[in-house]
Amino acid sequence: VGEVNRVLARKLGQYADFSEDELADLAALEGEVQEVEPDTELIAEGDTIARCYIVLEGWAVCYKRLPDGRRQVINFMLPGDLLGLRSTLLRVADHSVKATTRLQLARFLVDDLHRLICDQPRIGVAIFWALCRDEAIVVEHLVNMGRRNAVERLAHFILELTARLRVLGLGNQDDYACPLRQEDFADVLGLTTIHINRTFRHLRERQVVTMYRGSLRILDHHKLIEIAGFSDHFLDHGNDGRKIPIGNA
Amino acid sequence: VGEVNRVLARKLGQYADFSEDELADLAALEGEVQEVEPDTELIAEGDTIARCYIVLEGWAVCYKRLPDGRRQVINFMLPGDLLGLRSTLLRVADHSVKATTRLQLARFLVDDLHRLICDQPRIGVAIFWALCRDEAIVVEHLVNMGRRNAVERLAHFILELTARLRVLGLGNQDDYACPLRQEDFADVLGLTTIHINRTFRHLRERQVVTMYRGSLRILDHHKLIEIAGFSDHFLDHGNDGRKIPIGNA
DNA sequence: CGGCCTCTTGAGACAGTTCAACCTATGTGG
DNA sequence: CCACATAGGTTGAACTGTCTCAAGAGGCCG
Repeated sequence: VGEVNRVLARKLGQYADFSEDELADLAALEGEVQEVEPDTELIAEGDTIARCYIVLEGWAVCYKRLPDGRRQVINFMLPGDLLGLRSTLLRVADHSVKATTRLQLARFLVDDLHRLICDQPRIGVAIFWALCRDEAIVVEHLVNMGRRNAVERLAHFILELTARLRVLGLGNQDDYACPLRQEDFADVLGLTTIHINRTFRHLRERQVVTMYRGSLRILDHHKLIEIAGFSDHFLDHGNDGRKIPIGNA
Repeated sequence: VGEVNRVLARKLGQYADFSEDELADLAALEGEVQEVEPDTELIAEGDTIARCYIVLEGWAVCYKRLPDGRRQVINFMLPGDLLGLRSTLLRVADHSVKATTRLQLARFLVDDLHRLICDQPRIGVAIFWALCRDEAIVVEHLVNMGRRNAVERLAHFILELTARLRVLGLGNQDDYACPLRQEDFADVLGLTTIHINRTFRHLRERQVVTMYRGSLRILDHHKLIEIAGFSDHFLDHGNDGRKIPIGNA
């Protein structure tokens, strides 16, 4: 359980430094740790939601489905990411969430979270920030799909994943485990599985990226960035430890 | 200036009921009202932002640009919508905002906003909610672009706009002023201007929608919904006035 | 062994783009 | 009051990126 608060404190601590008092209240937010199998549905679109989660370990997908079964992935969630926060505020989930890998997560009651925010508004603002950071990623996906072609999209998405994982200390820059199938890439990039396959081949033939048996290897980081027109700006990682004094603290 | 607080209170009041005390503090958040000409840039991607806005009247666009000039519109902002909130939290703007029409808006200092949130956390949660509502719209745009064809996209977007305007009491169900050019439709839907033109023709020829000289007319609401596969679910309007008690209030 | 899931490849079809031209309204200066 | 410029909308024809359909290959598990 100490684990939970370490992850949460680390996440929110990226935004601001908190007082002993605030950290104590954060620690008092008892999250119930649970582990789920791959493919377990955590949140289903349309559900009325009373709890949200923080990912401790593993990957999850956040997606929507059209009536005819087409799927659009909104984002993949990694350790430290919050799940279902938006849905709890909107009361009814506007998207589904499913475990991609075996998943370890902590569950919170929304009421407890609201109480924490009301007692320690500066923590509330930090949660706010985390939400904004997620939204920035979604917005970047929007640009990706609206205005980039298949190769640019895939390159950009790979670089986004790489940057996010690196910050978490998972895998090094250019070779890491990635549990996504080609279908997952297709559904996040708005393409077909078949075309993702060809696009990966394109990048492989040009000696830029290979993806083989769950392991993604970046052969030419520089060329990849050039193809994607990538800047890690939107991930809000590069603030060199500068933090913001919130409110009157 | 009373205008400002009426708009803000109305917006946030959709989420929860507030006490006299809270409303007083909300009213104390003095926003500086200003009016800008069409095409004025309010926020530029990359700027460090210290203020955010609420739209009182008019339309604004929120967009990103690729290095080569391609533009992707994230969303159009209508009266009551908050501008730049995400950017202030991320410190540096991840998108630009421009006035589409002549625009009347109120400007707030982030610091004042943070103070309000810290003093009245329940208002903070309501602002939170407003942000989530915006994000839900962006997510819906994502699905739109990733998994729908041109006709479906346009139909869906028109219905989204219609629903948002109706809630604001602007224009009735099926005939209203819309200041967007075909280029704007193209950039929000990830298509070319030319193809938007053809798609409008498609809808016109089937007697579903016409768009002539800034006025959008829905001829067949039912067919439009059918084409789009539309549900207004994601706009979080349909909660029948049910509100949520936040925290320990 | 057989069944299933994911990846891979090819060939043809189609949705959306590109380029190039023209039209119509609105506004401006002489 | 006309000549001209500009901005947005409209249309056609050729092109291309992505999809669809169909088939096969490799790994994993019961």
